[in-house]
Amino acid sequence: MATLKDVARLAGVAVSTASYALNHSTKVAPQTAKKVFKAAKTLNYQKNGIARDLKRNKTETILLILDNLAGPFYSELVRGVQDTLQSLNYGLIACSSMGGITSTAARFLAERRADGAIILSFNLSDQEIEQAASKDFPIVVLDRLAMTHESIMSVLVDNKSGGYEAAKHLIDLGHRDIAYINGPLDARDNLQRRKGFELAMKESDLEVHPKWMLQGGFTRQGGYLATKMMIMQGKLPTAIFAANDEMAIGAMNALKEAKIDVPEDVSVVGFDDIEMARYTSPLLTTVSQANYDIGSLSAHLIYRSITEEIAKKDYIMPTELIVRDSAKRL
Amino acid sequence: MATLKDVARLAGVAVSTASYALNHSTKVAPQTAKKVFKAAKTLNYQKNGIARDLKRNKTETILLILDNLAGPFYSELVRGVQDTLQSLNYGLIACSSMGGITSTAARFLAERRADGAIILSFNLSDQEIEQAASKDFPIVVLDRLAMTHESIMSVLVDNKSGGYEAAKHLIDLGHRDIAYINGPLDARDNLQRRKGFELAMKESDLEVHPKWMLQGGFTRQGGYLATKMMIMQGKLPTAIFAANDEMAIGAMNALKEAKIDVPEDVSVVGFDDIEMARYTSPLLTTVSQANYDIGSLSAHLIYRSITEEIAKKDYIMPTELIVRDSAKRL
DNA sequence: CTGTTAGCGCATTCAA
DNA sequence: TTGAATGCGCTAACAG
Repeated sequence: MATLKDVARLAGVAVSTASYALNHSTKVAPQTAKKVFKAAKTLNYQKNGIARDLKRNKTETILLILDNLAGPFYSELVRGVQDTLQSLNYGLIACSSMGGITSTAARFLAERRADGAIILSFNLSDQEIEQAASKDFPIVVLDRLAMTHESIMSVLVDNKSGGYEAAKHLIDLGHRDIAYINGPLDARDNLQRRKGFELAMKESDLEVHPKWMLQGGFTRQGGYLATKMMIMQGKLPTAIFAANDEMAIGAMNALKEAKIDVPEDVSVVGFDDIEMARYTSPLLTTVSQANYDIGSLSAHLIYRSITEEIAKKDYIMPTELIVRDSAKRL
Repeated sequence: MATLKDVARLAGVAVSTASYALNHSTKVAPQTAKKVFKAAKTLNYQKNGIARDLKRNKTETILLILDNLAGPFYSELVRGVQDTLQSLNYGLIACSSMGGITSTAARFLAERRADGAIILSFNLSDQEIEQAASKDFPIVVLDRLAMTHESIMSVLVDNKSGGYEAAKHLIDLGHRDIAYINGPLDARDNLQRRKGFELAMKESDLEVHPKWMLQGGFTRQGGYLATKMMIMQGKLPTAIFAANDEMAIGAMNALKEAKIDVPEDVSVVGFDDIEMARYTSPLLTTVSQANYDIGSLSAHLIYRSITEEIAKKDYIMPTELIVRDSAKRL
């Protein structure tokens, strides 16, 4: 690998001059610059980014930490981060926190191989995150309880209000018997959504029947099985609220298989507004969380924290009920 | 940020001693080591990974380049890479090549911010890739024509043979009228799969009817529409071979909607063996490409290229027909 | 076992 | 406008 020194030597100039030239500094004479560029080309010179980073003490790239690079994750969110950083001329690298302390994420975090991080991961402890954060290494955590650290900002979705809206919608449509399909019971988003659901029910003096409080683990298969089980047990609710769209789709499949029409016989509402929700039949009524915006906001927050002094602030993003065809008036 | 020097000073030892201690070198006395660790702890010292990389001239991380971090990509493949590198104690970072020359991928490639790369991306030119490759920066390209460069290895799927097997399966089941749903016409994998399909047809002296040569763009929606159109035109084939599972699922949906039973009335075969293929009803017969293995192999290849001298070699991975329930004897 | 020292490749200050 | 020299933070060879 040719280094700057080699280029300088071949061009017959000093290293500094070569550096200036290659960085398009105006203070080097066009003549000289040309010589340098020619030398660089013949040597096939590529600047060593690592050395540059060390010297400049910044990398101009942001780290995105996910539980698992192999998904599933919210692709819209990643897209928001990606687009935004690109427009800001910052790089984005993603890595997984799988493997805990030995994971690439932990390493990159501890060793500061980026200028900041966006964390959408649950297998990293608050402590590890706090350890890494500092004024010149800001962190944005997503879907995680806010932290008090000065350099850690949090943006999360108003899951509770989303759950509330979805339930309210069903209640307003005249439904009284509503089943809820849970995601993993230790998932914060599931719990929050359920809280919203329960609040709406309570406000209307409606009971949540224990046998209609199902488990679906956030997977399509889980929603399918939970619904199937409910069907086999006989008495059905008039509506099902699944804590995410995948489970809602599973539920619809189970219903369809049992010749139970959606929404004629049973209404179904999901949560997330995944792409697929626009392709199911009937089209899925669901709650949308502006994931793209969340990603974009996070990227902006990180960027601003790096480039200017901004006051720490946490954000709660609103949700929106998307009324389609899978829930109808009773 | 405290540096090694600070730690050394506080501990009252030389920088080198501090370095040795923190790297668990055996040649430092337990006493001294303890002092160093204490100093490090009180200063909240974190080693600067960039400085370390520069000095050691290696990063122990591999770069995975994707067209778009926000998917879609083969998650099994990524999982294979991820697991393998983790077991080899190498880090993995992923980045996108979107944005061409200004993309993070291009930057990281040119500036050698990793020890090697696995490229699963089509918006990077052969030239850019060749530019970056070298003996100490090996590259594995996936699903891309092999390149002659000494340090670029290629692993690709035997799409043609997979297409052949799928078609052969349908023919062996007695089907004569078989439709083919294409992916994007400029996608190499689609073309190869089609070639295999056409070969099988030809071998059995069967015609590929032009009106049964459909376009589905590799999306579920595309498969759905193509099939819908075919249904509306009247005469149906007895079998449909979709160039990927997404389209096959779309096709099954269209068929189902039109009350055409799969596989009673029409057989359907897909390609990829995505997870969903195990949840459709009927279960989807398809062609599996061992994506996990491909990822794992790629990671091993990169690793070995870095750690030992290995001869360049290109790999073609076999496919396997997975017979499930969506295709039956005519 | 510990300390001194010399770079890794680059950006940048200071002097010419 | 150019060059010489310094140092980013770390590792490792070498000397003691």
